[in-house]
Amino acid sequence: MRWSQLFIPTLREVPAEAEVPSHQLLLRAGYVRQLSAGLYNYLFLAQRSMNKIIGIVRQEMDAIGAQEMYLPGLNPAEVWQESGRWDLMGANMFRLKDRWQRDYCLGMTHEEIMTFIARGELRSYKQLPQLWYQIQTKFRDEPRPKSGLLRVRQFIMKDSYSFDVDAAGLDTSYQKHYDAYCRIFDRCGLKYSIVEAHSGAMGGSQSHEFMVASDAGEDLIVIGRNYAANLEKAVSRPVPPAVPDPEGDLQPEQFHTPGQKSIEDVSAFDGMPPSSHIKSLVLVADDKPVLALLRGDHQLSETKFTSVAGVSEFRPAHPGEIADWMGAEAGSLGPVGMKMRIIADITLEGRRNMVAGANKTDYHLRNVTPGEDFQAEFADIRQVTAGDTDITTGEPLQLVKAMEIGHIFKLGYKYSESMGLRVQDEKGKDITPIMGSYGIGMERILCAAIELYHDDDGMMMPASIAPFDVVITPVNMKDAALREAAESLYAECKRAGLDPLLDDRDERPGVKFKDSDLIGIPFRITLGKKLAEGNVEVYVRRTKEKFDIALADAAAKVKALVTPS
RNA sequence: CGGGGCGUAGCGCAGCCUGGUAGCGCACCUGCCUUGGGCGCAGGGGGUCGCGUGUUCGAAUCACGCCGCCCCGACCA
Repeated sequence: MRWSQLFIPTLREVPAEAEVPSHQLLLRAGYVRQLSAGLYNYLFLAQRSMNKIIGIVRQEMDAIGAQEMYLPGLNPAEVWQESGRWDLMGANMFRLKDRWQRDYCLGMTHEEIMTFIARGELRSYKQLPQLWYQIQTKFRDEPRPKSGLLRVRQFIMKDSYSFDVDAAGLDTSYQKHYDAYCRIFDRCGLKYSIVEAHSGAMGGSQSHEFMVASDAGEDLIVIGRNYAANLEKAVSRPVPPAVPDPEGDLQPEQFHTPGQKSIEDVSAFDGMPPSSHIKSLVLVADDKPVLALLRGDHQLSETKFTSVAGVSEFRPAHPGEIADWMGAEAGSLGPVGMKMRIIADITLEGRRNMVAGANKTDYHLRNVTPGEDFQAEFADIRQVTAGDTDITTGEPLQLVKAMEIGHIFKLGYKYSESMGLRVQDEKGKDITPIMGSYGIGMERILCAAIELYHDDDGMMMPASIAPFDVVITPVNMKDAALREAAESLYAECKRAGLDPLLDDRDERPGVKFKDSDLIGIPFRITLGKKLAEGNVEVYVRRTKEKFDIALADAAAKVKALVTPS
C-alpha cells in the first residue's frame, strides 16, 4: 500500500498519559487512539497487526482440530445465573436491561454459553471429544484500566473449550492446547515462560499461564533454570535462619519490649534476627478468627492460606477484634496459650526457642518452641521471596514481573454439572463430560511484542505480526528514476508474496526513516544515490544493520529474510 | 473503594501563587528552498482555558460542587 494515502498519525512527542513503553509507542506510532478509560480505537496499523495475530491463532487452533464458532457478546442473565457466576462476577461484569427490563450482561468469557450449546446438542459419548473456540470481544468492567492495551475494559480474546468423556480425554485436549499455544507464541516471535498457576475457585486440577517477562506486567512469577511458577503457587527452599536456634528444652520466658511493634523493631531490640522470630497474623477467615504464623522474615501467601485454611475469603482482624481475642495490641501477639485455630508455616516445624509476642502489650516471649509450647496445623502458607532457591535442586530462583498472554486450565465438572450437560456412555448410562477452558488475549500479544522489542526509535515488530513486512523508501520523490524504481520494486515485492509499504510521501528522507523506525516495519529498502550503480540498501530494523544489494535481487532477499528458514 | 497527580489549539507545555486583550515549541495550511536521519526562510489558520455555580467592575487565574484522564494501593475466571 501507498503511505501517502494511508492514515498513520505518528506523533513526535509522547502523550502525557502513557506510562509503559507499549502504550507510548502504540500512540506515537499511530496504531491506536483512546476513546475512554480502557477503551481504544484500533487504527489501521493496529488492525493490520491484530489481523496477522488472529490469523496465526486461527491456523494453530484449526491445526489441533478445534472448530471456530462465533457466540453473542450480549448474554441473557439466566445462563449466568445457572452457573452461579451472575452473582460471583460482581461489579466486574457489565450489566444492562432490555426494553422489557430483563437482565443482560456483556460476556466476560463464554463457559456458560458454550456449555449451553453443548447440553442442547450433545447426546452421546460418540460425539466427544469436542474442541470449540471463538475469537470474540470480551467486556470486563475493570476497577482500574491501565497501561494502554494491557488492562482494558474491552478486548479480543481467543477462547476455547473442550468437552471430553473422562479425565484422560481432558489430558489430551489440554496437551493439544499447550502445544498449540507454544506454536502460536513462537510464531508471534515472543519469548515466554510457562508457569504453573493457581486454578482458584474454578476447582480445576491443573492450570498453566503463558507469561512474558516485562516490567509492564502486573503479575510476579518465579523462574529458575528448570522451574517456573506463578508467585501465588510457587514453592521454594527458603534461605536458612540467620542464626541457629538456641539449644535445649527451654521454657518460654516473658521479657519487656516497650513500644517495639514490628518484627524489625523487636529484632533490633533483642538482638535476634527476624528469622528467629515468629510473625503472628490475626486473620478473620469466613468470619472466624485464625492465627497464621510465619518466620519473621517471611510473607504470607494469601492464595496458599486461602486454600490451606479451606476458606473462601479472609481479611486482617480489626484492632478491636484483636484486643478482644488476644488481650493485647498488634505487635505483641503470639500463639502461646491461644485457643483459636492456628496455622503455622512449615518452615516453623522443628524450630526451637524462638521469639514471639506474649499476648500482653509491650511484652514478648523468648524460648517458644512450635509443637511444644503451642500446637498448630503446619502447612505451606509462605510466599516465595527473592533469594530463595529451587526446592529440589537448590539453584537460585528469580522473581520477575510478567504479563499473562495465555491461560489454559482444566475446568473439571463445574459448568457441565451446574448446567446439566449429560451424554450417554456405551452402556446407556448418563455421564457428565469434563471440560477445559483456554484463553489468549490478542492485544496482549501485540503489547508483549512491543514491550519485548523496542528501542528509543520505536517498535521492532516481529515480521510475522508487523503490519507490513517491508517498507520501500525512495529518498526523493521528485527524482523520476527513484520513483520508477520504487514502483517496480513495490510490484515485485507483492509478486514475491511480501506485504510491502511504499513510502511515496513527498517528505525528506529523515522523516521517512524516523517514521518507519517508529512503526516498527522489520525491513526497509532504501532507494537513493546508489541506484545509479543499480544498488539499493536493505536495512534491518531489529539490528540496524545495512547492506547494499542489486535492485533486481532486493525483493527476493527480503522475502528470504522474512520467511524463517 | 482509599491515596496522589493532571485537565489551557491535534501533541508537549508555560501562564494561575499576586484576577485586567490567551502564549511558546511541534504538528497543520500557502509560497520559496532543500532532499540519506524529524532541513531552512517568509506568511497564515486553529482555543467554549474540562463542566457548573459563586465572589468580583472584571475569572484560565480565587471559592465551592461535579466530570474526565493518569499513577499507587485494594481488586483482577
